[in-house]
Amino acid sequence: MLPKNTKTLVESVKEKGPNLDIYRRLFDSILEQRLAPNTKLNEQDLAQVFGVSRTLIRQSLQRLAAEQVVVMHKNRGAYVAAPDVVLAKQILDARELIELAVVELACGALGETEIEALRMMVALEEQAFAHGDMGTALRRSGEFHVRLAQAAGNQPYVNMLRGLISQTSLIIAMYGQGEIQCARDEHNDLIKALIAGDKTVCAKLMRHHLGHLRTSCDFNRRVKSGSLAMVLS
Amino acid sequence: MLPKNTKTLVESVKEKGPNLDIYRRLFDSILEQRLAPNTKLNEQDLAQVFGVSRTLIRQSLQRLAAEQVVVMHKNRGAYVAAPDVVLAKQILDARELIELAVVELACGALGETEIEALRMMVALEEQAFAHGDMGTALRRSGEFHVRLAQAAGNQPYVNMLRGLISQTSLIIAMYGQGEIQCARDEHNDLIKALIAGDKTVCAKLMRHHLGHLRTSCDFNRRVKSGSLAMVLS
DNA sequence: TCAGATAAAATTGTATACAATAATGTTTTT
DNA sequence: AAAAACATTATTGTATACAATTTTATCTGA
Repeated sequence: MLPKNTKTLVESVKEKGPNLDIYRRLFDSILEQRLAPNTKLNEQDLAQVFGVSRTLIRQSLQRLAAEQVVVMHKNRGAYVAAPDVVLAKQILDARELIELAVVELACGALGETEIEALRMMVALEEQAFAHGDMGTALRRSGEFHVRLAQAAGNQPYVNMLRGLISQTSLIIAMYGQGEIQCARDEHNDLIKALIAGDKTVCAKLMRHHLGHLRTSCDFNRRVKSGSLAMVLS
Repeated sequence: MLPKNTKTLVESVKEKGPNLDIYRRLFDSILEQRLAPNTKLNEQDLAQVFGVSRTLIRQSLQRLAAEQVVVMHKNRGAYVAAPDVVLAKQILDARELIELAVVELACGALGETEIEALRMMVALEEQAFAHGDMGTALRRSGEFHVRLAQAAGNQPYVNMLRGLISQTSLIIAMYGQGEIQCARDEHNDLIKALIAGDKTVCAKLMRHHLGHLRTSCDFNRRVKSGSLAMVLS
């Protein structure tokens, strides 16, 4: 028997307001880990949930597939991506490369507006955490990093990082162990350092921050929910 | 009157064999500069050219849009992307970041198979150049870099670089001046250095190589064909 | 009972039809 | 003749219909 997820596909996706567009809701559902890796994304079901035709569902799935958040098997449908150990490490390496470049650019170069926006992101993240909504907290943690890349002012960095962060959520879902959220104060520390403007310190903080991510993963552990689905299918 | 391209949409896309899939043929057409920046990509026309329904055309256009090779304006259709000066510089910066990481990984770590593949790519590029087919030469030059990233063994690097290289083709189409192809021997030099295994030398060569790209562009020059189309529309 | 073959159902892939919006052309008015 | 208003056409956005493929269920024969 294939492992089933704690929530049904419908439950996982429906919990948000109806006004966000379909891509975004699917994207967020995955980032918030309401849709586990390897979950099959049935087009008809999703169409019914969102109250639209399969056309729009397919568009969203294809976009998610382009971002490596979803994988599409020809004639066999779309599944939430499930990066293996090798890929997971490559993703974290790539993230470090981009994020170090981001802090290099942003260090000492943040305007008041950007600083305020970053602080707001942290506040929202902590709020979600306080409410026990770990999924939202995780997603907002990612959004902080994206916001930082935007502040750095290099659009390709933003685009690339967005994809890498999405995949990081999948990695955490698959290999994550302890509470990643213990590292949430590090975002505030990072902001302080960026304002102070010492590039060496900023780089060190970012490396340290991402290092926590790595150490919070157990790549030896057999992948959890849904992994068999892929092996058996 | 809007500027028109030297070739019609049909001519630009039809010149290749019929067996490649639609996305690939559009992608290559843009990379080979048969489709200039700002060219409108009419869905019905493309559907007729490729002998398929608009459904498949739209899929390809949306994928290209996700890669920033095409931009889609709501209710107004798809256009070949035309990065402005600011974005162009950001793209080249991002490329340097990724490609330096790639050579760092690949330096001294290339297997015989990969070396042979890289040499083959250079040979194909030179062949196209010798035949005066600059479009194909330019595309293959890009493929060399992608191949190198593959050899480095980090999949996210490959994905990110693929997008950046595509956009580089657009940048060259818009701002390119002299013969970029004079730098084609540098690919062979790079291979030699990668085999030799000196990371400092490899990094310097790559920086130099990408530097040529920058200097071959005149970012002050008013953007050429098709730029008015965007301003006026 | 179980393996294999066959039939039914479900799912994805593609084309077509219709709706909504934008672009174009024509008429009307001043 | 110029500008505005309207009608027409073309183009994109979405839903539906059909085809191809896979998955599941049923049947058959050792």
